[in-house]
Amino acid sequence: MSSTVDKALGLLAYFTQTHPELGLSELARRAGADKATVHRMLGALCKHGMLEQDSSTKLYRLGAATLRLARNREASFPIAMMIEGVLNKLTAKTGETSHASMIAGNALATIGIVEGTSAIHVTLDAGESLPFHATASGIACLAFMPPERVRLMLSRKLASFTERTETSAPVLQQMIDLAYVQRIAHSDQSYEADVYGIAAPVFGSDGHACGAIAIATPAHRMTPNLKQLFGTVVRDAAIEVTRKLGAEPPQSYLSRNRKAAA
Amino acid sequence: MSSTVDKALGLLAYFTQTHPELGLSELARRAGADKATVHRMLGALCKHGMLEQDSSTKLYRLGAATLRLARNREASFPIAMMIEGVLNKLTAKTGETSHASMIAGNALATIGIVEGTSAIHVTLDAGESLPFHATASGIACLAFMPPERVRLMLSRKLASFTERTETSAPVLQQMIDLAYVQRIAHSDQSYEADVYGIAAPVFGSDGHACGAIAIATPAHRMTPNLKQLFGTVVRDAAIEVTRKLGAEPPQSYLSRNRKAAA
DNA sequence: GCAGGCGGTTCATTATTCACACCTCTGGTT
DNA sequence: AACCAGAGGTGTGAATAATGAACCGCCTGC
Repeated sequence: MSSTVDKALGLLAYFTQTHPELGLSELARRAGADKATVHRMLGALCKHGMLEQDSSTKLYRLGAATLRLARNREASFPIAMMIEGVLNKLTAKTGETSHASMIAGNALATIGIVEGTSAIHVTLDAGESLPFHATASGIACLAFMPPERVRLMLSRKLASFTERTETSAPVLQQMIDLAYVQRIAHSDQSYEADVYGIAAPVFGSDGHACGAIAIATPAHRMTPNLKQLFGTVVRDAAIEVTRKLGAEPPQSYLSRNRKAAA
Repeated sequence: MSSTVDKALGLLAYFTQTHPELGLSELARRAGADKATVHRMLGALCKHGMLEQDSSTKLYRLGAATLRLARNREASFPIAMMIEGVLNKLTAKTGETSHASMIAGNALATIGIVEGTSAIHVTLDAGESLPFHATASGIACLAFMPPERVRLMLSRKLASFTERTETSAPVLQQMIDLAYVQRIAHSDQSYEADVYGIAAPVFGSDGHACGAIAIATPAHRMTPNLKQLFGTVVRDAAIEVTRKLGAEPPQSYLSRNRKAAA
């Protein structure tokens, strides 16, 4: 069920923007594992530069190898930089924070954020791992992923983040079905309070979702009109990204799109 | 000696710019491990998004989590972007390819490259993991690292990359000592043929080297004058980076520096 | 000086990984 | 068409590596 490698990699998820440095005991506590175990894992992670240890405070933080790997990936499959441009346009159009993420295992990895220009706008954690079931981006992806993967995702224990987080698999399936029809997913404060999300899927060359483009707005600001408008803008941005990746949205997606002109 | 986590992370090193996608069998062959073992490790790596698998070719490549982790690290400890500026200046001054790397476990992680402007200049692999003993950057780091770590490094089996790679620990120790005195390390085609490297250490807040700035030039172009000139320029760039990181080169380094003025 | 936190280590128990075999599928050759 | 070679992936006893409680030395704040 959970290999050692699995647990070790899981440790990396605890290093967030808000907690960039962690100690051995704290990490062990969070991971629910023994100190000795965690210590050995941390040793391995440090050895490969995924983490590094401050020699004075003894705290661990993400290491230089993470930069190397990202550079490496960008060199072979440039995405982040291209995305940046699309997000900039998106934020310019809407004034709201825009945001791109890609499927990374069993979660979404944020790969780009452009902060909104309004005086009040959503601020997102740069390197957070987002849950599928509680975010608009996640639902948008699930709506265009192979059904068996969706079933697998929904069969897990679904964490609750706010009072409004939906954790019932059947209800989520309905939301996914709706997102499939609308080609847009919405989330109303299901991950963070006061944040409303609107997301559209980005497709890979296999015709399935490989990520999502999203707009995050203060929930109180949303109106039906805005939802409609932002939905269209986000959808267009996602289609643009898909094409720039060298892929093409599936017919079932495009045929319903009245603005299909290149 | 080598934990499972260790081996699994080692797999990531095989994904280079020249080989961005690898299959199961090939990875198993390179890692010298069994297919079943590698398959399980790949599964774990995929689960966390460190790798992803092309659904049609079944090949593996670096995943989106690498981007997330790098973003995360940059958000907490911004280095890459600052480095970029310094490297640009360095290349503008010299016309040659400049390059920054950080200690990442038992190797150096490339975190920045700016290609030279000369018609003929060195081109480096973006995300390669560099060996300490065969690169100028590595020697520069070793010269200002805790002696016991140096001993540990040199006690390993040292790979040979070109006919001129030095693999004898005592000789390397001499080169390290020389680099300590000169505050600059040179490498003459010890890692790649026809490439001459000049590197200076970047210091962390603990007073030890945490990385290096380097210039890579075509070997045939080097002259004693250029070596002298480039050495000074690289050293100044490295000191600048050290200070921008909020650290300070140790007295033993600066006191020998005639251009110590801020 | 003592209690409680920390990072780190040790060692017998135990669960995991390992290596080899095998299966299926694809793609090229005869 | 038959065939073979290599691909990715999956089971199974034997061996190895992970585990976790106790423990150590260190530091900070009572």
